Amino acid sequence: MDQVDIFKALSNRSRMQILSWLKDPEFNFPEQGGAGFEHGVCVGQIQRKAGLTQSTVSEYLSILQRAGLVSSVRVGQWTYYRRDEAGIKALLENLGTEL
Amino acid sequence: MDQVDIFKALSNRSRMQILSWLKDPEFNFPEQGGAGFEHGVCVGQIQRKAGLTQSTVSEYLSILQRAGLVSSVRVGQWTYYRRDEAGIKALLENLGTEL
DNA sequence: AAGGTATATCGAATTTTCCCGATATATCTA
DNA sequence: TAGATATATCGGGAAAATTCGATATACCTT
Repeated sequence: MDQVDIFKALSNRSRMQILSWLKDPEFNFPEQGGAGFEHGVCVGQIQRKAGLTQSTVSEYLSILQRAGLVSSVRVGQWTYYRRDEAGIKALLENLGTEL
Repeated sequence: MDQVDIFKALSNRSRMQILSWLKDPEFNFPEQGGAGFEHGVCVGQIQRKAGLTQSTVSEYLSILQRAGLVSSVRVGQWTYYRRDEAGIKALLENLGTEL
């Protein structure tokens, strides 16, 4: 994934919010409580919080994923997304030297 | 300047190149030699190297400037641009904590 | 003052992004 | 197997970004 495309992924308020919310899933997605947070947060929760349509959020999550900023796991009918901390760290280190 | 807008400024190959070229003006803009590099590199030099029109480069430089990534000085009929290392450092530190 | 050079701004055509609704796919449950 | 739920993908309209050529502005030289 190219640096420029990573910046494109980050060039959107909603996507930045999602990335930020995922730093503290327990706090930002209390509704999911019962299901636990081991795998991350499911799309529906993020969709409700973001106030965008399901299709938009699904697309945004896949943009973040292609940029290496989040990862996903399918568990039953749910897809859980979480931050890819290694990918984010790698990005920051890259920026530190290349920017 | 908002984080998202800074990412937008960086979401373009040409603007990223310009920012990168300005890390080593002597090497990347040898044509400017005679005039010296104390103030940075003038728009025309960047324009020729980027292979874009004058108006496009002028606009791109102002986008980078609004994002706090470069600064400019007018000297006679020339405007010299250089990296705003303080602004870039501030951005990196912000990212380190906020991203 | 007049003409030349460097940069900025304006207006527009094209491409890309944003975000939606509709539909497809996968899985779960009865 | 049929229906319900969760997510992904498709197609498109509106908005923003890209990039240009033309023009305006600023400054320098003679």
